[in-house]
Amino acid sequence: MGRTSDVKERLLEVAFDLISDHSYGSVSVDQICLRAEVNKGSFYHYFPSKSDLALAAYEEHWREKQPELDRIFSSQYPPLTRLQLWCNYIRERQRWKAEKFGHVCGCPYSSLGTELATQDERIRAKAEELVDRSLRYLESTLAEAKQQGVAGFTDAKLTARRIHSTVLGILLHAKIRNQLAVLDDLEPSVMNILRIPQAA
Amino acid sequence: MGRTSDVKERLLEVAFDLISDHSYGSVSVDQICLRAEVNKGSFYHYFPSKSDLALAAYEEHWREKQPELDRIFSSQYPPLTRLQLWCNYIRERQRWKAEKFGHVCGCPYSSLGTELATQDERIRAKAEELVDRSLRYLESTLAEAKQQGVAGFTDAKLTARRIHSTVLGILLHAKIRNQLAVLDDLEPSVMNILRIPQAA
DNA sequence: AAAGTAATTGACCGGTCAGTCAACGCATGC
DNA sequence: GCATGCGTTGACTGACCGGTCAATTACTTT
Repeated sequence: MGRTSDVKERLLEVAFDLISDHSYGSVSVDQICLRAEVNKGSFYHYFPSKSDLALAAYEEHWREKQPELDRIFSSQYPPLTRLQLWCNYIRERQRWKAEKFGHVCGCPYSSLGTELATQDERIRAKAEELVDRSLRYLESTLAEAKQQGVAGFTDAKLTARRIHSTVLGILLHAKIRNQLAVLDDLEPSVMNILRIPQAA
Repeated sequence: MGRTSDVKERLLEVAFDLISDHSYGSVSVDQICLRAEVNKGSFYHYFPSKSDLALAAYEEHWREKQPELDRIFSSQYPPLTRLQLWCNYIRERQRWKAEKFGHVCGCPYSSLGTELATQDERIRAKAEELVDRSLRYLESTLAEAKQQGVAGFTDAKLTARRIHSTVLGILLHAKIRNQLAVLDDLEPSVMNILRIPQAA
């Protein structure tokens, strides 16, 4: 056995940060290596290409985020509470990222996805997969909500997709306008789709 | 006076096509020049930089598209009909582009916007502006709809933004999944937000 | 037809891109 | 205590990047 190191982990983290802060195309392998304090040779020791790194970095990011989502969508909470927690989570996370990076970043998966959907089939497929994983939380939450009769919809899967589209659309808006305030309508929009009357 | 030519127009058209088909970062000035059959020197005779060309190309694209939108949102039609026409227009346009380019392209303005929102302030602002122009059609349509009492909402501006976000979100989904079928839910989603019962 | 000006050309620039490679540590297993 | 093999190094490659420029061409005006 040779030595071990955290080079791979550093590359994954730096790559995700830089790409979601800027864009895939505008971030170079050199920049990633510089920030991660890794030699270029080492980079290509761990990853066969830049796109392979991006793939791994985004998968890793999901892996780290998943426990948080499991907590938010815990069966401990009533379905509607989960949705509210989720909306707040997104808002807080965007606020945190905006502070860290100096601008609203939107959904990293769909940003990467839109940029490369027509360029790199593997990355498109990965973005689709990551986006679908969030969708699954929504689907099961809405299935439960329907069973409990707490909302005014019939097709849980369809409604989950609509909520998901709306949330992605609002995040997109927030990024393009660079305004966190756009996210204030996240929860009301979701509740509106579900026909849940809102408090003032 | 010296000579005149259509070099500028060719560059604008080719640039819009290539960038919306692929992405800003993955399209080079050389590629644009090659496709437009223009020498690189000529390019920089007409545009001071690549981003200036993108700016001009997207503005020009709107200029060409606007008459179509004016027709769709014509006062000749009842408000709800305008929205239906709009949804169909988006779907047909995406279908046409998908045939032309070989994959679903989504909304060009928000694609460029998300890619460069955190990179290039001028392009971010232009994307915001272009997106806002569509929003204006929605706002006035909904204001009229409200006045006629044909839909179940109170705040026309807010509802316009929600519809807009939803539509952008669905387009985003369609692009990431590379599935035109996603767009079938465009009109139902909009009508759902407006509380208009749908025919089967 | 000459003057003046806008359009065009394509070679050229320095820098950066993703990716390569042969040589070199260094911790471990034996 | 040395051989094994992973981890590391950084100079290097050739293509390509956005952008420049001085010389040339072609058209309009007078």
